[in-house]
Amino acid sequence: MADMTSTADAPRSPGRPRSIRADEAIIEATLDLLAEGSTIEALSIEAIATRAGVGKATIYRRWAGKDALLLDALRRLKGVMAQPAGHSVRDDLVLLVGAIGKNVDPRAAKIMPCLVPAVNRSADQFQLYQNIISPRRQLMREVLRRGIDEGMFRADIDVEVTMALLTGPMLIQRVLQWNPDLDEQSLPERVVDAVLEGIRAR
Amino acid sequence: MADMTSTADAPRSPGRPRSIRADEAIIEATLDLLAEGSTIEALSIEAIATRAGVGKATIYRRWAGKDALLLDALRRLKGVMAQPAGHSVRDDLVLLVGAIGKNVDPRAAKIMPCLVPAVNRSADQFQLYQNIISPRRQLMREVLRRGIDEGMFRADIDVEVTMALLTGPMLIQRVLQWNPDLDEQSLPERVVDAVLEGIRAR
DNA sequence: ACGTTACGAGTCTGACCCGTATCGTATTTC
DNA sequence: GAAATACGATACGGGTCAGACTCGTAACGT
Repeated sequence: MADMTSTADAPRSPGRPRSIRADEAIIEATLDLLAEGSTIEALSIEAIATRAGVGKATIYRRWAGKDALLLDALRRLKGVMAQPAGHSVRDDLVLLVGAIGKNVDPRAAKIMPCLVPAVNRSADQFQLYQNIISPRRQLMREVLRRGIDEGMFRADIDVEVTMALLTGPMLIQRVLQWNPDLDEQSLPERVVDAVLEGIRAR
Repeated sequence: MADMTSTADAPRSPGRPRSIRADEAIIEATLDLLAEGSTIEALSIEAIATRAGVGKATIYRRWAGKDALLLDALRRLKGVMAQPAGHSVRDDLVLLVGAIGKNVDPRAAKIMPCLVPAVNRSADQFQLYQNIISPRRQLMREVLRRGIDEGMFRADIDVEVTMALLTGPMLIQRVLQWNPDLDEQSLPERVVDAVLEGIRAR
């Protein structure tokens, strides 16, 4: 599904071609409505069509249903990954940690919490979620390994637990607003340094 | 609302008293349906009434609507807080961290993800959420302060950031299944020790 | 006994939505 | 120009649900 605009050796079917503007408008309307606070299942095809200035049939001509449309819309949302500079391991970690839950599209921040229930309900959506975050995890894993190789980190640390340690605080703060009094702006740096140094008196 | 069973100097109104069993059945049915995978807005009063073996009017007689009912039901769910023993600071932390996202009611684990979107949408629900977690945060705060007083932790650590460090990894793992390969059972201990020691080579 | 209130079950109206079909119109290829 | 396909708009049948209401019945006080 959603293999539209397969530009490969177009046999140029007759008739009026599909409007690219309609495609865009539908996706944008979907993301806008989600970002405005609609939950996934409160989101209706009719509302999307109205918002996009499009007939319902135009949507059903492109997608099989709400799920397929959402899948496409969210794919379009995920944005670009942060690219660590590679000079200082600590600075790279701060960059990666700061990028957690921060997408180029400002609507992403509003939409992410809505996906949490869906992720735990359907195996498909869980897989989609894992596909999005696992390359980011891989990136952080490589930076941590580099830190070990450079002798900055102890060789016996558990890399996976360390990643959870770096990621968890940012996620609960950005997605759940876990502690409203915590300053989000300086958090990445403070998290990284705390994980680096530990809290035990020496 | 929901000030039922105000046992204070009961003027004993005439007529048949409200059935306590109906109260229980309605709350239980609500929690059961949520735990079985129904999302909050897919949850209908009709379904709750049927499941509870109760007429719809019996529900509307007690609550103004779905929101009020949900608020009561979730309050009933929150369960008891873990009580640290107070001997070893490290063991207390492991206990508290292990208790994160782990309620006495097994339904809680299934229900929690569903609340994430709601929490960020309504100020009321956000307040309810904060009311539930803030005493637990306070408990952890006190243990950390005790660790500082005992000289186990450095005096200059940021207690709030440290709490986020301890809480975040458990929450993203238990609620989001952030990394399916991470062993959840041993995680509390490993998180606490990692935060204690840090990862920097010494 | 009698009034009062709650009970489970059911009905009814008005929303809202899905997914399909059908308008008349617009845009493309042959 | 003709055939084909898309377009926005709208109507349709089928479905779910909220809330208010109505039954006959059950449980309580006086």
